[in-house]
Amino acid sequence: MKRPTQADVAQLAGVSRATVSYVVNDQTGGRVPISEETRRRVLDAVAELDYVPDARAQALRSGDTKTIGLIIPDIHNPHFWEIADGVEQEAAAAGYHILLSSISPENRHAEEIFKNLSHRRIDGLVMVPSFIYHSAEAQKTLEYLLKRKVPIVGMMAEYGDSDYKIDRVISDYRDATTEVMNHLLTLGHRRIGLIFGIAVPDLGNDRLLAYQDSLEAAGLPVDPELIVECGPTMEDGYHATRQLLESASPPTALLTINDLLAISALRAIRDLNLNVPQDISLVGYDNIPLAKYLVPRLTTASKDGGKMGREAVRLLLARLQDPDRPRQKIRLPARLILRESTGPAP
Amino acid sequence: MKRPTQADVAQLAGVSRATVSYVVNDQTGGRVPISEETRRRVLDAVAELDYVPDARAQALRSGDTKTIGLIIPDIHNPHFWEIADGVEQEAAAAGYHILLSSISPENRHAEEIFKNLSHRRIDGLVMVPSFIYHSAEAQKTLEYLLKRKVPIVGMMAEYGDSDYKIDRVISDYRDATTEVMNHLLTLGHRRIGLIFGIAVPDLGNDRLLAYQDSLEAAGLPVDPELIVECGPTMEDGYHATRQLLESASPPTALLTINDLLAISALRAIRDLNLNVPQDISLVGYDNIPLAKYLVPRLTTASKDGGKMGREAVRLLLARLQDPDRPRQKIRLPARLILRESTGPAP
DNA sequence: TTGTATGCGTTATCAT
DNA sequence: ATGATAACGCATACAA
Repeated sequence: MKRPTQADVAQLAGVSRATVSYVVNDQTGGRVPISEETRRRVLDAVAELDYVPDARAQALRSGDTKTIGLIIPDIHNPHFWEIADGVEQEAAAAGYHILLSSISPENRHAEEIFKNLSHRRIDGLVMVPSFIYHSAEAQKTLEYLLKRKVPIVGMMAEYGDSDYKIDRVISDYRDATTEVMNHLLTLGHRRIGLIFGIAVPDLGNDRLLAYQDSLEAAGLPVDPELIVECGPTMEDGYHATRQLLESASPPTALLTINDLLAISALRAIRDLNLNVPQDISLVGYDNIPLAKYLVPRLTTASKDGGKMGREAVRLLLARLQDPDRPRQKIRLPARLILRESTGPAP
Repeated sequence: MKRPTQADVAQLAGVSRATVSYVVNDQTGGRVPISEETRRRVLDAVAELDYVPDARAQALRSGDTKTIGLIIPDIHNPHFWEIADGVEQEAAAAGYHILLSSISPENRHAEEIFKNLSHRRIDGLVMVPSFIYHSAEAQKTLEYLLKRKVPIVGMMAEYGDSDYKIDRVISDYRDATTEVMNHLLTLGHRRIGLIFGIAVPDLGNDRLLAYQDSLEAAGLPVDPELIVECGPTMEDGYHATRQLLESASPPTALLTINDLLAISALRAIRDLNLNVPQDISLVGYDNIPLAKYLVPRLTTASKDGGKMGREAVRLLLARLQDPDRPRQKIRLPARLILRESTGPAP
C-alpha cells in the first residue's frame, strides 16, 4: 500500500495542501489562523489515512535534516557507549536523530564513511576526532564540512590542540594521570609500568606524557622497557601484561590505557599467581560501570562519557541556533577514583 | 559558503543538469553514452566545486533513503552493542546507514521514537522487539510499517512467537539453559537460584521457562524463593544476589540473566566471603567479550550478537530486493561455554 | 480564513 | 550524445 501524501489528506478533507501543512505543523498558534471546523476535518483525514509527513521532503524544503552524525573510534569500548548514550539522549530530547558510525582503525572505509555523512547533509557532527589525524582524505572532508559551516563538535584531549575551528568538549587524563602517579609514588612504587594499547597513534598521549612527566618530576628514569605498546583489544592487553610481568625486572604497579585492558591485565596477573594489590597495583581509565564491581574493585580515572556526549550535543545545538557565536571549549575534568586495586609497593 | 548543487556544476561545465547526473552516477556504463570530453569537463567542475550530491533530494526522487533503523532495548548491555556492531558492518558494506535508537523501558518516548522512524522513511528496520509487546501505540506503528511493506527483521526468542509477519533471526537461550541446568544438576547442585533482572516483562522468559522445566524434569521443586526478580542494572543484580544468598536456605548455584549481572553477583558473593566455584557456582548469559577474562573465567551461554546483527541485515537486504519472498527464519543456536565459574556442589 | 504557485536538488523520460 | 522537463512531497509567500 502506498503511503498517503499531503495531497491525499487534502483531497479527503476537501481542503488545499497548504491548509494541511498549516494544521499539521500547528502554524495555527503562530500567524496563520485555521477555523476549528477545517482543523478537525484535516485532523480526521490524517488519522483516517495514517498520514505521516515525509521527512525527506521536509528536509529538502527546510534545509535541515534533524540528524546529527556521531563518529566514535571503537564500538567495543564501554566508554564510547556512554558517550553515545549521552549524545543520543540529548539529541532525542531536541528532536534529533543520530547517525552512528564507528570508525575503527582497521576500517579502511574511514574516509568513505566520513564523506557519506557529508553526502547525507547532516545538520551537525559530533566526533572523537582521533582518527582524523592520520587520514589526509578525512581531513579534506573535514575542511569541506567546515567551509560549509556544518557545526562540528570534537571530543578530544587538551594537548592535541590542532587548530581546527570547531567547538570542543575537552576531557583528557593528563591531570588525572599526574594524580595517579603521585598516588603510586606515595605508596612507594618506583617501577611503574604502562600498558599502552591504542587503536590509533597519538590516542592516549595525554596519559603517556603525564606518565613520563611525573616520573621525571620525581627524579625517576623513564624506562622504555616499562612501556608496552600494543593493540586495543583485551587479548592484546593480556599478552602485553604477561610480557611485561615476565620480564627481568617487572614493575610493582601498572597503568593500563583503559579499564577493559585493566580487566585483561587482572587476568594475566592472576595467571602468574600474583595478587592485586599485594604484589602489584593496577590502575585503569574510564571508570566503566562495572569497574566498581570487579574483584578487586578497580582504581581508575573517570571521564563521565555520558556528560561529554550531552555537552557535545548542547554545544552543537547552540551553534546551530547561532552559527557565528564565538568558538567554545567545555572542559570536563577527569576524577581519580581510588578503590581497591592499588596498595603499598611490596 | 553555500553548498554547490547539480545546477552549479552544470553551469560551470557548460552542460545541462541531466548530463551532470549521468556522469556522476556513471550511467555511462549502462545505457547513456557520454563523450569523454564532456565527461571530463563535468568531473573537473565537480572537483572544482567540491560538489557532493544531496542525499535528501536523491531519497525524495528515488524513494529510498539507504537508511536502516535499529532499535535495541538497552544501550548499556555489551550484547546489544555486538548486535549493533554486526548490523552496522553489514549495512555499511551495502552502502546503508544506521539510525540507532535505544528504547529503554524507562523511556516513555518509546512510541515517539518508533513513530519518528516511520516519519524518516527508513528503508527497513531491525529490532529487538521485546518492547513492542507492552505498548499498544508501538504496535500500531508496527502495523503501519508492515502495511506499507517496510521490511522489518526481528531478533527474538523462538517461544515469543507472536504472529507479526516479519523476518526473524531466532536466537534464544532455551536449549542452552537446559544444558546449563543439566550441567549443574550433574555436578550435584539441587538448589539453583535465578537472578532475573529484566528491563521489560517477558524478556528472558526463554531462560525462566527452561529453568523451571529442567527442575521439574529432574523431579525438583520450583522454589519461588530462589527466583529473584529485579531491575536490569548491575546494582539491582548486586542487591538481588545478596538478598538471595543471605536468605535462610541459599542456593549452591546461581544463574544470572546476563553476564553483566553475573559480574555484580560475583562481587556480591565475594562480599559475603564466599568463593566461586567452591562455595557457589555461577553462570551468566551472552558471553560478552570480557567474560573469559574474569576471575574466575565465567561459564556462560553465547549468542554471537555480531552474527545476529549481520544476518538480520542480510535478511533485510534480501527482502528489499524481493519484497514478496517467503518469510524467513534464521535460527542461530546458542552455545554453552564451560569455564571456571561452575564446579561440584559443596 | 483558505487556496495558488513556486522551489528545494535529484533523476528519469522524452525529445532533439 | 545531450538537453528540456516533469515529477518526488513539502512549506511558504502571496493572492483572494
